[in-house]
Amino acid sequence: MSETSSPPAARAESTPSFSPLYQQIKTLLVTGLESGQWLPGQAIPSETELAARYGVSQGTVRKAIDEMAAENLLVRRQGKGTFVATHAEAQTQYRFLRLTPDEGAPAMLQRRLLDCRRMRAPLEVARLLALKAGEAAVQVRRLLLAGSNDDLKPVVLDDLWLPGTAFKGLTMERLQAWRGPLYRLFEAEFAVRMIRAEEKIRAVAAASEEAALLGVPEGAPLLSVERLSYTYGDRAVELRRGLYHTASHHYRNELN
Amino acid sequence: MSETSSPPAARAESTPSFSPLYQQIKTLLVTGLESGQWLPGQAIPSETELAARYGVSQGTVRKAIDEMAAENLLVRRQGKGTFVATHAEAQTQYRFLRLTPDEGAPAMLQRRLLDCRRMRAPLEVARLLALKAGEAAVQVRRLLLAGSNDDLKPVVLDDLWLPGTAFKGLTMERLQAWRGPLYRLFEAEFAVRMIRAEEKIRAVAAASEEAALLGVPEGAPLLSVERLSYTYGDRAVELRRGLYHTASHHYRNELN
DNA sequence: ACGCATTTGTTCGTATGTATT
DNA sequence: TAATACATACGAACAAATGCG
Repeated sequence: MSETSSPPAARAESTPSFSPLYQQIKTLLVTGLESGQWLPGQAIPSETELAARYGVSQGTVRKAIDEMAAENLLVRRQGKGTFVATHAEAQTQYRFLRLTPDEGAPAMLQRRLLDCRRMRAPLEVARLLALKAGEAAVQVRRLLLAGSNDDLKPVVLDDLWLPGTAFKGLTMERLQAWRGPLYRLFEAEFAVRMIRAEEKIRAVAAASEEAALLGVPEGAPLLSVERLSYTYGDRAVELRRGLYHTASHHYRNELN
Repeated sequence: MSETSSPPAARAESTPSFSPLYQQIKTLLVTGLESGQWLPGQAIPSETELAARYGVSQGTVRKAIDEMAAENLLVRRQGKGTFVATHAEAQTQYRFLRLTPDEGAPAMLQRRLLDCRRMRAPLEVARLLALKAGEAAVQVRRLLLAGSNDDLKPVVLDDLWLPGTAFKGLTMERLQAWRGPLYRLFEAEFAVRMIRAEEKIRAVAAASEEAALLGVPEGAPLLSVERLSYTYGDRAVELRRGLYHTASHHYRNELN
């Protein structure tokens, strides 16, 4: 029987409230995370307590938590509890950075801040971050460098744009003082947790300024990685454009 | 089925290290797939039947199948059954191809076969595919083109290497005659199903031959995508190197 | 058009195992 | 050792989707 494009059966779809119980529980839990009821790194109530609180069985709560754990919103630890995922842990240091050295183990990268300024969001940025025309944005530019301490070579040039209102206190000084991943700063100081991202990857030729900063000839091929990061509720809260020098590193991806 | 004196499941005691029942069931199912007991597109037995066959509860079988469905080994369809995943479906046409047009919906790509030859596997290929030195390999070269029928432009230049023994009958003629994705051919005619892949992505400058085939200037930046594809049992069975022209397309990735 | 059997999906309840404190 | 929390396993019942007669 071949598949002819038969029209989808007209379902009695009048009630969108036809959602499984565990999905409803999941929604409740997500809004709890969104509202800051449980903070990153903290434990949420036990399955049995949540079951009692919401008047469902423990297995139903379990299924809701299972899905959230699969989405990296929560982390389960047997015998200890279930915790709100955080960027403040070794395993999740660079959760979104797929750059890997061609040889050897992924090593720590050095950060070098180049710029941080407040400005009106450019049109394209405003569109992607769902900002109103002319609204404030913060732009950050920085380098990531690899190698031993006395032989550092730049591998990534990052440009970030963030919504001005949510990142009010973000200044050059604040960034200079910070030792650690940016997402950890955002989470700890600005209550913005990135949970998901989409990337568009291209090969481009290095412009003169970029080439100088990365130490490559003008026109050299670079990997352009445009990332849009989302927080709870699928709200885009960061636009990042990275230029990767892929001579001795590569972008690693796993397909399933 | 409520037998009063049904024999309790003879559990394999003293397994090297403890493994949950559902994991053992999963192993049994995977080996069933690997051995060709159930073929791509076919339905496996129902949960209740598997539960009876293996002497475990239906919920335990369910958990095993859940994990395999999450790994894209199986596909569940409510009311119909659980099916062995296949590349022969519209949804999974280009399951590993992340190339997306910058504007508009992902469109069908045209295939143009350039070459297919048998040869001794080059050293690097032999290493990655776990072949013995000097063993036979098949190399395929082809173009993927996008655009309307009277205005096709090349966007991908693919070079593939396959183990010679597993792909004995793969010839230029055979490929010419085939209309459809390669992975579907491999699955249907050579009983090799790709279930997972790893990619290393770089930006490179187009060499003269590649530039000519893709219709770009020599030295133009291209995306180099080196893919190693695996079948059941984590055996690498395909090495593919793609050069993507990313002027009006990009490589799309989702990070979780 | 209708109902029935089959299969997966959801929900509940209970008991036991394993890890942590 | 004991208490707590997540992990595994079983059993039962009903809902929803599908296909067939």
